[in-house]
Amino acid sequence: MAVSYNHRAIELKWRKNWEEHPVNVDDGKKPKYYCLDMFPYPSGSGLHVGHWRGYVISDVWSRYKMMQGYYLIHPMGWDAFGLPAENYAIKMGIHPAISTAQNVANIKKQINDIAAIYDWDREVNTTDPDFYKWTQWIFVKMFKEGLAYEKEFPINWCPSCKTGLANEEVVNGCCERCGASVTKKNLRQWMLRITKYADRLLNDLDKLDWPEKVKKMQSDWIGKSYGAEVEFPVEGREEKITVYTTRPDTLYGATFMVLAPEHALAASLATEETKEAVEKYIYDASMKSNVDRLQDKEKTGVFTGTYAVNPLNGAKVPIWLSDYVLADYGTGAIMCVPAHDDRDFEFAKKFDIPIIQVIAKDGKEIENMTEAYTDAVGTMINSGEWNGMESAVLKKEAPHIIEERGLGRATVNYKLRDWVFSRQRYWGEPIPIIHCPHCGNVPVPEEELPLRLPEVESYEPTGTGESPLAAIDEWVNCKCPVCGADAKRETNTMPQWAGSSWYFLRYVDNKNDKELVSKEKADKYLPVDMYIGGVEHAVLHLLYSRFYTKFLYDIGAVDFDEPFHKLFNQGMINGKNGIKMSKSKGNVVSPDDLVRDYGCDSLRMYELFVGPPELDAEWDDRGIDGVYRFLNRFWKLAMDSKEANVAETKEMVKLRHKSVYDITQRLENFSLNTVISGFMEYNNKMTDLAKTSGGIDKETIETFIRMLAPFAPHIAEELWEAYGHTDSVFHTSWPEADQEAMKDDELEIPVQINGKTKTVIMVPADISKEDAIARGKEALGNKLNGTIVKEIYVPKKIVNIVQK
RNA sequence: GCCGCUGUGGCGGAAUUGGCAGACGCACUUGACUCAAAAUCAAGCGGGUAACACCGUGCCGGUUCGAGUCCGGCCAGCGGCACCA
Repeated sequence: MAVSYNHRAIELKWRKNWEEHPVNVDDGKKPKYYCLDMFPYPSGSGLHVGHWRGYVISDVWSRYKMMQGYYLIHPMGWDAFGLPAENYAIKMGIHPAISTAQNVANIKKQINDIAAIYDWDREVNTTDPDFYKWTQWIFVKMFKEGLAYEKEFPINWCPSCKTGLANEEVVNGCCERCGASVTKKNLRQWMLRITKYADRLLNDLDKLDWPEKVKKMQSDWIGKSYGAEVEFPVEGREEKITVYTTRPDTLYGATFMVLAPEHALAASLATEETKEAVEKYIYDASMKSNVDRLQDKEKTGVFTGTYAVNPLNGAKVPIWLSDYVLADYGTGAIMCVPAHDDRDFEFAKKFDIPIIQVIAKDGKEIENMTEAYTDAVGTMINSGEWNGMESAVLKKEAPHIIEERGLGRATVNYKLRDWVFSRQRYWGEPIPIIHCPHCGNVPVPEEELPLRLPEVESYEPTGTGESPLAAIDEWVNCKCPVCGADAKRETNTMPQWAGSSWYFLRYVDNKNDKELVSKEKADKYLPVDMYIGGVEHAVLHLLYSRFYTKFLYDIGAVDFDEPFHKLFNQGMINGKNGIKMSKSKGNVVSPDDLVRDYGCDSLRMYELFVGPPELDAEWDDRGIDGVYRFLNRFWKLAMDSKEANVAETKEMVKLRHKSVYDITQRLENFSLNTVISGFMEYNNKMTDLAKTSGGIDKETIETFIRMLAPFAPHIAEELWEAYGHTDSVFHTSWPEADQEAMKDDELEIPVQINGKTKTVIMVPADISKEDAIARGKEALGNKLNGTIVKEIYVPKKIVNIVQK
């Protein structure tokens, strides 16, 4: 392809220039704008065009904000703990710190090709002891506040990664990282009490300018429900079984009860006759993996032989065990109302248990019920003193009625569980806790942090639930900081999410060795105004970060309790036919060749032009020719116009203001693909004007250059300089449109008959309704051949004549 | 199963929120320049017709002077949750 502007020379020149004369400077007077990218894991395979997209979006937005007069916080760093580096270490024997440093250097080079204005003085790396000192510090604070605690229970265990996992890391019963089927393993774990923040995490979603989709995912994940715990006495025994229900209104319809096989009372409820079957069922359930349990569509269960008593009406209800009841939600036991719950209905049908309808559907009782009636809509029937009430009303009142009568209590439940926080792997932050035989768990004193990750001979996970750190005696054995007795260090490490839960705070004060972040800098630069990244972290990183920020707020470390004011999720870029880019598929498109052949400016613009930024897009190399041609055409127009040096005309002024108005609006709407098409459109219009006038006036071209600058910074600087400016184009402001100047005197109006366009007319912008209709009718001429029923004129939009 | 999003030319996608459907670009066709090609420039490019008419935004129906846009009912694709009582 012939080159009419030399992108290589221009881009080199300006890259060097910006290094010597940074364009984003804090003069202490400008307001700040913090635009954050989700920081990458420095993988060995480098960046592809999909990674570019997010960084281009954030850079364009940042530069736009800079031109609006903000001082930018636009940092970049590395989320460098994690399994790939560790697995590489196991295979090659190279310390993760070394391979990670190499990858960082590599990716940094690639990121520099984007020409984003990252402030590398702010760079952070989660594996840097000066950084993870504060990751550990936060943990110690949480421990002191009772938010970090130890617990032994069956956790999610990935047999392939040989480590425990958080709930959020289990996807369809499989490990989020490697896809292996997750099993249960009884392990002593460090937990974070995120559930204590459930309500705040839920309620504060309202404060956030985030995509509704992400807010919904978080609120579903937190899963708050209102209901009641009801106590069912066990017939012939002292014990009572407490169930949790969201539908206490249907209590009269409870015809059986089901306990999770793991329920504490499960085995003891068996009778002589059922003992064998019950024990077998409990054993079988314990052997099932998550995946098995999910895949068993058919309900299974066993009758214990024992009955409970419905506390409301004294009815005898058989107690069953079944694995469709989860041990760790609610009370691990439920009352079953087959008439009004799908699962209970299925179970009752299979085991031939009576079904009693207590809510009338369409005012009557259903004969031969074939499916449960699950809506809380209708009048209560078969429900003693509740008969005749509306179920929707009763649903809300029943918990309080039950509480008043001493049968149970109104209660809320959450799906959110506490966060399993320890990993049995090497490459993570050591958990700064010392186990003392006398004092119990003692945190490493804050002044001794960071607790450095020691060198180790084998990175291989042991698979027993012990971290490789456990093998280093000289590290494990230590003295209790409280009593001085021989003690042992905690050998588990933190999950990768630990560092990423707060890294954005550190950017603004990354060299502070006294505080996580100084009050002064936090006040000045935080929180994040715009956060840009993929949607895959909706319930992981984004939930954890909110939790951490709220905790830091509570202990006074920061004075805001939400980290990210606005969130934007960019779509993925896929290969041909929407197939995800991956090394194994061989469809990865590297930005490097495209930068070489077309230049950074063209690639930046094409990354945006490829489609709406929030949607996934299919990459097609050929499309980049379009933006490349556009840049060349504009280059030529600008250079020719400079030569021609024509005076501005009314048309040019109008076009200038229209383009500013239009492009600014599209940009504000984050419709970046249409910003690019807008540039092309207005360039075409200017070219048309230039055909008659010989060029375009200086101010219009310069306005266009200023708007182009955030998108194609190099060519913009070069043209800006060519137009005689000695200062950077980024030190000018984003242009503003004068609405008066862009008004048209005459408008083209479509003229319709019965809503179908027949012709168009040119009319004065301020034409009266009567005149517009008269002009329209005149233009239609003999096409008007019926009886006119109605005449419509929508100012500046349309003339429509309705005829029969 | 439940919740959410999406469906427009050969392709990527526009449409100021109810007002000329297909902007902008890719691909393609033709022409100019060239010995030739590339690049560039000019013209064309939903179906249909000689030209009009007419038909066209996943499908069926509705509201409206007017529907890609609103309402009701389907279908397909993608994403989230997945026995949470």
